[in-house]
Amino acid sequence: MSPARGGNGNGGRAKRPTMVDVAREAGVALRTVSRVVNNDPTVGPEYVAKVQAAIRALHFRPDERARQLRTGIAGTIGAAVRRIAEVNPALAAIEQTARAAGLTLLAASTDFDESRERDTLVSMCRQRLDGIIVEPFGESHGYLEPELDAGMPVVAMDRPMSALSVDCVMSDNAAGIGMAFHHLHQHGHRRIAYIGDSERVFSGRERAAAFRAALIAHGQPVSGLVHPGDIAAERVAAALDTALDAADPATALVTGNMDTTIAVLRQLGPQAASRLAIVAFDDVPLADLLQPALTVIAQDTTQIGHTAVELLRARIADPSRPVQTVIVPVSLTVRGSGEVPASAATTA
Amino acid sequence: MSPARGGNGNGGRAKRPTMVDVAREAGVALRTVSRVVNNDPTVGPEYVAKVQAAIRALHFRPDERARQLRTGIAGTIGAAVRRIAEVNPALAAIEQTARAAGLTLLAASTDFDESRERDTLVSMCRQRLDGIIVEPFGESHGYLEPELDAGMPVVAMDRPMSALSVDCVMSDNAAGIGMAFHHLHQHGHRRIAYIGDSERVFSGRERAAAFRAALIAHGQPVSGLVHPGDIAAERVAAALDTALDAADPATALVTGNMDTTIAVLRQLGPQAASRLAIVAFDDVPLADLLQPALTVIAQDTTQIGHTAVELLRARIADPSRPVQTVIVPVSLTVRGSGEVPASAATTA
DNA sequence: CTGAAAGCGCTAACAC
DNA sequence: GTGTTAGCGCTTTCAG
Repeated sequence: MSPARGGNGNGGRAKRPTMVDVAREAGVALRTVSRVVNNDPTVGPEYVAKVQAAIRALHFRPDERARQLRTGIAGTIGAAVRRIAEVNPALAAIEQTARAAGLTLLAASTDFDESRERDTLVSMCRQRLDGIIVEPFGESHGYLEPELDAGMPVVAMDRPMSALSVDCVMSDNAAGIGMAFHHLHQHGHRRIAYIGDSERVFSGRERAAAFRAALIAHGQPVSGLVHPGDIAAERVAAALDTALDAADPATALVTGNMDTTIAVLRQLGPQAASRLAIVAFDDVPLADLLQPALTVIAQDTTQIGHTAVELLRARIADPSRPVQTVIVPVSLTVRGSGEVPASAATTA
Repeated sequence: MSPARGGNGNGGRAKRPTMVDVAREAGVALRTVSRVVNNDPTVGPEYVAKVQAAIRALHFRPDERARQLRTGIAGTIGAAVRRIAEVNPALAAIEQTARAAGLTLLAASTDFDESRERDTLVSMCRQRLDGIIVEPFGESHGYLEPELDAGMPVVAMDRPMSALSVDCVMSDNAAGIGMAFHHLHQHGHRRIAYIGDSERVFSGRERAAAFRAALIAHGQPVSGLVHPGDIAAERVAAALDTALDAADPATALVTGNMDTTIAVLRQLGPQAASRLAIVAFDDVPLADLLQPALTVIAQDTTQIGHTAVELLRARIADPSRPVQTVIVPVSLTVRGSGEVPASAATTA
């Protein structure tokens, strides 16, 4: 079409037509244009035609910002997650559910950085989004207090929001860890270790606690078997050594989140299966292609994302409704790594 | 803090303070508040203090929408990619580069759906974003013509934009396929097949063409060895059968994109390495943990994302600059699957 | 069913 | 230095 847009002559941004321009072009009142744009049925068909013709002729596009400023509603919700651009089925579900509800989604990464999280959330508040879904990362969200008081709807995902009473949706961490432990126990393992995320994080805390409880319930000593901590490869490797090099080494392992799982697999190398049985919390991409394929406790991420949006929509609709926490069940996906019998595991 | 936010009594959203309220509270003029909020240095320190006190007292947050409407600049760019919430290092780089430039990123999925792509892009235009980065999916983007004419900056990523002259950044597809072929040829393979994305997609077209060229350059017949098509598992399985069950079966395979690669690996199962050598276009998450680890042609996704933002910023700054296409080099990452010698490959 | 006028919350000319 | 005023592009009372 227009071949040399690069040099369009005027050397700058062309002025965009507004509703006033459309009204003049169509020979109608501004109000009529507004009605046509918003599909108001109370406009005469011939007027509709005239206005639409003018809209097309001028390539008019309504300015969403002005509309939002006037109506006060954004039609957009924010999602502050740890990482966009990473596999995140919950985020995918959020986007899909939001779209189905006619909402635009503004997704941003908090990137495991507390100040980034703060910047992101404050920015979303300044943009007057209709609501925010957040995977909380930091431990102090006091700065959101006035926003909540001002009526900004917020839903926490995966973790509750520190000290703030907001709606929350998360997995049943304790049940998942219990299932993992039980599964390994049923396959004959009596020395089962846990390596997971830091207990400074809520989910890390819940999962480690659940694992300790499982050990105690089965009459096993806790010492040397529970290793929460940061997700750095070195820390995970050290924890693995402790678990496997003990006098009475672990024959099975529960990993507490995806990062830990991947670090463990990298550390164990190709011979993982010959050394111990593994059940991982969180499904991992391509887990079915590993050897052995990875047995996991899978979160119902679709349900989590969907619920997050629905909780948010409910709060937008009724800001005074009681705060609600939804716990989503997890499930065991058997693929091989968790079914290695205790007898097959060799000492290090 | 406030314990029962769920029932805050007024049963609805509290009215937020505006600059007028802050001005009244501080006993200054509206203009002064605006200046303080925008860090204008020409305000007396005592006024600054008074205004900031009022801002804190009222929990005032400026309304970004009004600011945008007035100034005409959004401070936000859009990224319409196939999938947020999937591994996409280019998107991660876009977010990071945008943030470093003080730009907010609005990311949305086009979800392999042409009408969704259109909705997304039109929505971004209506929001008057400062610019848009798009991984084009559909083949007809004529509806963007008026936007471009109106000065909306657009940059295409991974693929050029059908018939529209916009800036573009993409990988050197031909070189990558050439490298893959050459690598396998050097390891003794003389029957090398290609399974890739549909030729309806630009990159699929380029890669298939490059592969045909490589075959011809090495004096091999093209017939039965080049299989572009959709990425469904069945189609890939059929292509694989054709390549491996021929009278003179392929001993090596080049896969054309990540989806094809994963489909092929799933189809081949654990014994992939004993059947043929594989070099994959596009790196795959956990490729290093597969057995054998996957040899890939890796795109410089970080560079692509970074360049996309820089191209966009350059166009925002100077809408009349010449349209530019940047080709980013790819590299070979050797991990094992591509180094299986031809002699080791068995017939099906 | 349509038209004139006010105003969403902010910034940017101007005068003081 | 600070205060007043107009207006970004749209929606929405109110009269006609």
